[in-house]
Amino acid sequence: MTQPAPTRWHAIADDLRNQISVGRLKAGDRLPSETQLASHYRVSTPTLRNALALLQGEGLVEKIHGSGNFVRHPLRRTTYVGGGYTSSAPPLVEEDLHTTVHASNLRAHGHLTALLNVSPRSPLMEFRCLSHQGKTPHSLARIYVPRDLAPADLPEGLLVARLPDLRPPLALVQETVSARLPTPDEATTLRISSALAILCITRVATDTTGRVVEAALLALPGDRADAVFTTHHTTEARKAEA
Amino acid sequence: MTQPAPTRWHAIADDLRNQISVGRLKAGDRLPSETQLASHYRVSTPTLRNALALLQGEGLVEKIHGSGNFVRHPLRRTTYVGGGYTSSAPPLVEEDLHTTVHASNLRAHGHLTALLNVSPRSPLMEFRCLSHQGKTPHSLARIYVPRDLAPADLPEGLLVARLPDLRPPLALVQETVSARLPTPDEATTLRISSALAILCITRVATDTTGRVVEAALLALPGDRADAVFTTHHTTEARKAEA
DNA sequence: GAGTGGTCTAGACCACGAG
DNA sequence: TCGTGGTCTAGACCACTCA
Repeated sequence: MTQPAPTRWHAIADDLRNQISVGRLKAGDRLPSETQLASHYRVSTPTLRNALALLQGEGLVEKIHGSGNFVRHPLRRTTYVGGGYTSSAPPLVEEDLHTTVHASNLRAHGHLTALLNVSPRSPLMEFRCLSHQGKTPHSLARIYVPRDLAPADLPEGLLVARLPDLRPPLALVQETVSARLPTPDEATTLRISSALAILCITRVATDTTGRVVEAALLALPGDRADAVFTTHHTTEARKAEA
Repeated sequence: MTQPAPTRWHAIADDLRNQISVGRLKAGDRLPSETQLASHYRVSTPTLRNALALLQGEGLVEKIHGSGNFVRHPLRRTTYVGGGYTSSAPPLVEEDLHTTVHASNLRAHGHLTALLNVSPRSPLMEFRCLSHQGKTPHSLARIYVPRDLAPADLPEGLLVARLPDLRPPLALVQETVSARLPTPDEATTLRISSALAILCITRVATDTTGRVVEAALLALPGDRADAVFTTHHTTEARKAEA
């Protein structure tokens, strides 16, 4: 499909990738140190690091500073289902994905005021949700809700739980999807290379009165997540578009 | 928002970015050569190239081998509107974005058979659509249609036109969105750095009989395109999900 | 403190683009 | 041909992890 890549490090990456797929390097294994690998392949360290960077970008290798390069446990691809979600279903339909939610109060500023259509400095509640698959971080969501719509009894701080069912009846969900590289702090909290593309979903949910009840910023690493949007076209809907 | 980045090349990138936004470097300008810039900032060439790589990833700079680094003309962000489209509207709602369509015949293989739900080697028509904004390539779409659904009079070869209205009544449009880095040939045809994330949309459209009438693979560079999906939640729809 | 990755250097050599 | 970017080297120095 793609023509043969001519660079040294592509060849090295191919070799390592092959060793992983064949099983000579198993999930969880530590690779030899970069200096060892470099001398083994007769290249300099920067060249070897390029090869590793490629594998990182593919999600096959996880680099841990001071400790080594490790073969990643294969990550199941999870699918984010668009179109909002009903009361009990979490945004990511995944069973063994447990989520750590950190709730905190803040005031609207900058981008958020426009998203939520509120005035600056109006009180909000932020839910910072980091979901894990096993021990490795999987995805990051930041959900903002006007304070008066958040459950009053919810304490600030860390809660290990599913996001509570705080969904009022929704009328309209608009999701803006874009692809970009992670910000430095996303890269570190998700423990991904900064060269891995992430799928960035901004979801704005509006209730029947037209009020924005939620804005969510989701960061889904591209090597482990897709999003699916399904649209049913009825004849009435087609007419309405015209 | 993001804490100050400590590396040398981040600082250099910040400086250059600033010069661009301030207007000291204007769109179309050629930057000084990498060696000149390197000596100006008192860093080595690889370090400087990191800085440029970052700007490339942001779509601010275009590198042309053998000729130099250029400040990109600012690209308007275009939005892909999800949910399929009605007869006359192109997938990208953009006026001055003109599209070159290359039609060709081929037979289903691999991935495509599953997407279109057809048997292997069944005849298909491929529309390879490359849209340009001015002189620079903007996005790439590959659309596959079962041969018998394509207009019979359509010749193979290059057509500079909008995609013809060949939409049968659609019942269901499913769009799978993912983020990844471009394949080498995507990077070259779109003239983007291979470090720029692209938004990859796989759209499968089904007609009222359940037959797949179209599969489209869209590659939208992350620095210039978003996708928007809107879902109207009626009470019936919510009931249906349960 | 030993070993790991992270960053950076100074310079070599090759490949491409334009005159 | 000349100037440009593309790749690579050999090695220095710093920062982090873990025993």
